[in-house]
Amino acid sequence: MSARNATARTREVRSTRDLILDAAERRFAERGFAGVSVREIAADAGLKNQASLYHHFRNKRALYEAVLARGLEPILALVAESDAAAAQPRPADPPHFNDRFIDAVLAYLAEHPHLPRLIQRAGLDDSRYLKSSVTKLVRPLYTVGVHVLASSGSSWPQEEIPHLAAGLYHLIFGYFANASLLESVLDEDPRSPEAVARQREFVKKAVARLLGVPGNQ
Amino acid sequence: MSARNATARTREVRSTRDLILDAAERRFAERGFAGVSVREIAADAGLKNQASLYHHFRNKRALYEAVLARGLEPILALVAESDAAAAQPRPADPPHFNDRFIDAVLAYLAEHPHLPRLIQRAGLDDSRYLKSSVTKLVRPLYTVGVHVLASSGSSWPQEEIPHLAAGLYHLIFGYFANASLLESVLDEDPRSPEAVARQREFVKKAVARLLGVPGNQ
Amino acid sequence: MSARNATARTREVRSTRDLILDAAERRFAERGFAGVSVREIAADAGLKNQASLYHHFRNKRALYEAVLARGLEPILALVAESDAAAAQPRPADPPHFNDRFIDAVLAYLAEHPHLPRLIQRAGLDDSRYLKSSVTKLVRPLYTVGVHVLASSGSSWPQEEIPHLAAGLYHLIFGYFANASLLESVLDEDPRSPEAVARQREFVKKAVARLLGVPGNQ
Amino acid sequence: MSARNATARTREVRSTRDLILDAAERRFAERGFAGVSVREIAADAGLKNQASLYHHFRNKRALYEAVLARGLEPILALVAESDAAAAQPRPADPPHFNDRFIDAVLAYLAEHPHLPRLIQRAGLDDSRYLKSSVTKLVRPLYTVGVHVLASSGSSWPQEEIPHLAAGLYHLIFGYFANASLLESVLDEDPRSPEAVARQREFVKKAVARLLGVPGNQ
DNA sequence: GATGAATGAGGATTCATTCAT
DNA sequence: AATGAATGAATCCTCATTCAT
Repeated sequence: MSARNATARTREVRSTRDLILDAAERRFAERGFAGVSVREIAADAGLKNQASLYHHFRNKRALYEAVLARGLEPILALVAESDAAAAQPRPADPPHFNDRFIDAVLAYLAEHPHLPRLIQRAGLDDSRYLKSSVTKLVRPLYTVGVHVLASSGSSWPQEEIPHLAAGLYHLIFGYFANASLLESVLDEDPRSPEAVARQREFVKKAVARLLGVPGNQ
Repeated sequence: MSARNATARTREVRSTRDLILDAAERRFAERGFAGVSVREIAADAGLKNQASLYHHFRNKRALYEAVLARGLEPILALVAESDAAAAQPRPADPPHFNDRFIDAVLAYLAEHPHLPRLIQRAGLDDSRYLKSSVTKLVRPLYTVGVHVLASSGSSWPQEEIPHLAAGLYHLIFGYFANASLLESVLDEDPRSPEAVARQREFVKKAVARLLGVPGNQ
Repeated sequence: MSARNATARTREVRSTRDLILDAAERRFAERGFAGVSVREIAADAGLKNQASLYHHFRNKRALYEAVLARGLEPILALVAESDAAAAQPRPADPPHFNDRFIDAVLAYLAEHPHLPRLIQRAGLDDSRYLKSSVTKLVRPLYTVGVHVLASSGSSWPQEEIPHLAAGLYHLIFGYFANASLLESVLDEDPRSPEAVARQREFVKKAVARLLGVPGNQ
Repeated sequence: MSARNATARTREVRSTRDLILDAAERRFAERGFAGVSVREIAADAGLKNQASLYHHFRNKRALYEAVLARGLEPILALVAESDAAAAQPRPADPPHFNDRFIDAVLAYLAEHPHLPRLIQRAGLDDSRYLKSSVTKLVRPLYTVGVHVLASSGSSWPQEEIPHLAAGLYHLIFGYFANASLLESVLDEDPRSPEAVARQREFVKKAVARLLGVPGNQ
């Protein structure tokens, strides 16, 4: 599915609406809602004029929300998939499942570098103006995530599951979201295949340790 | 030191310069560099006119950097302290040291709720315009952090230490940075004393597991 | 004729063109030429798109002129009728004629509340852009009015007839044109049947006094 | 007073604020609130930039209200003066008083040609947006006017006094408000000294007839 | 140190209009 | 006859910044 989408985005003829969404996703991820001008997005989308953009989106905010919704959807799908997998009664599976899930998520994030930053930014914006839409989109992600963890048989007490969920989220998304900051401090590009591979291994081990699966650390 | 600072901010008569920095810190943390206007900061600082602000800071960017420097300094001090402690040859200490460090950092972050968001935002902004100053400020923090980890005797391979450092950073700062997002998804305020206490316990356990200290998981 | 028109507007199936004219009349009367957007009119007329409007009217100005022409026509007819009646050699008629004319005009204006405002606005707009068309429409109205007055046998000197004509016009049309202002200052709606009836009596008496018809005041 | 004001407007050094008000009065009178752009007013006021205008008025609407308030004030003063004069117990005075009042008002309106149109327009705008402020300004004018008429000893029944007040208002202001329309239909400029003088005579006679003063018709 | 005023550039959004379908 | 899409120009207003006082 992510593959199909990626293909769609690069090869097929994209509608004006999608061109705008693509441009907006890039820009919003780079500089946030307030840091991007509609003019900029329109130009980036190949429009000759900002006015055309308003034919497809009521205003800047509606565009932002559409970008967010489109960006979050595949991630939510991955989490939901993982949730379904966890529901299968295969006692020997969990470690594998975790690894498979981590592989899938990291691969997707590495392929869509804007996304984690977009989401991170959305989480930071507490202006009532934007938060409501962000919340609406993030809540299902959180709910499913907690469900997966609660049924993962880890040794964490019930009350700390939300903290664990948030922690794992930050562990996984933070790396990509702050990639450009890391790059300026590290000696290499954190988005390089090697660095991503290393991060994948690191996350797997870290998750294994955190979920307390014995014999996998 | 953090206590002295807090006192300074609440009890003493603050200079105009500090009033501006306070206002700017609040605003920048809430809405980012681009989302805040100089007018807004000036008004929030009690100035009748934006022009006065330019008497204290060359321009908006200089103000932003000053806010960042002032905000990061105490955190850098905490890490340096921890580094110094780790340098002491007391083999029995590590677990204690970790816990003490975590207590100190979480306490400081909980007391300065704007700070993690300010830093998170700074990390996201990759506009060449702002990044140089952010990098300058973050690099020492990172260097010391890696140093502490490298000398902590954990079982992680040398090459994964940067990933571990980044991971711990995200684990710890992410919780506070995304507090408002978490709140909208949780049932309680993540900044409440109870939630913070729970997070403290969670982080301690998580760090213990991640650093692979035997007997503490 | 006015009755037939009113019927036409309410009962018959209206053509798209008429729906547009209706909507435009309402809007232009309410907020003037500059205050109304083509989009607004199109939407009010039930069109899904502004482009459709341009199928019926060359541009906004042509639409405005059509609205004006359609609105003024019945009034011009009333005045012409009155002119014809005055031409009849019946010495005993004038007072009656006046009253009948006033009744007809007030009835029509009360039934078409937008009209007086539309005309009033058109008179105020001295932009060369619009004036030519307004003038073209108003001139016959004025000519006939002056003719009626000149042949009414009043005691006004020839040179003051234009002032009298303008005065009567303002007296009669002003009440309806400024109805919404009057309402905000009076205690009742000037368009209510009672208020209109009172205005009718007032105008009759006032005209009688102004035209100096003895015994009718 | 009106003379002093006129002098002030032409000879003295006007503050930027006044220059803006002057320009806005002209423009708003000519083309109404919606028909005038802030840019236009700023340019007409000699500003290099629209931004400067916003230093003096919060927004376009606030500017409009200020223009209206400034324009209505002297007229209100004239009416109030007349009210005070009417209160004097001089039974033989009424005709004189009327004439003097009419002279004063017509002189003022002839000197400030924008004003009647500005007011006329304001009365037509029933957008809730603007009406509240217009009403606030017009109400005292109306109240005093009715008071003057009620104590003028005319033969009109109490209930028709408001109609009479409105009628006189339209008679007097309408001439100047619609001057440009009249001009396009007449053979001369209604604002020429001769035309104004004729209108003055006409209004005096008309008012005398309407108020039913015997021996003056 | 502080402030009122000014300004060029740019912000989001709407305008009237055209064109292909 | 109607509409979706596009667009150049204009809308109101805010931006960061400067300067004289």
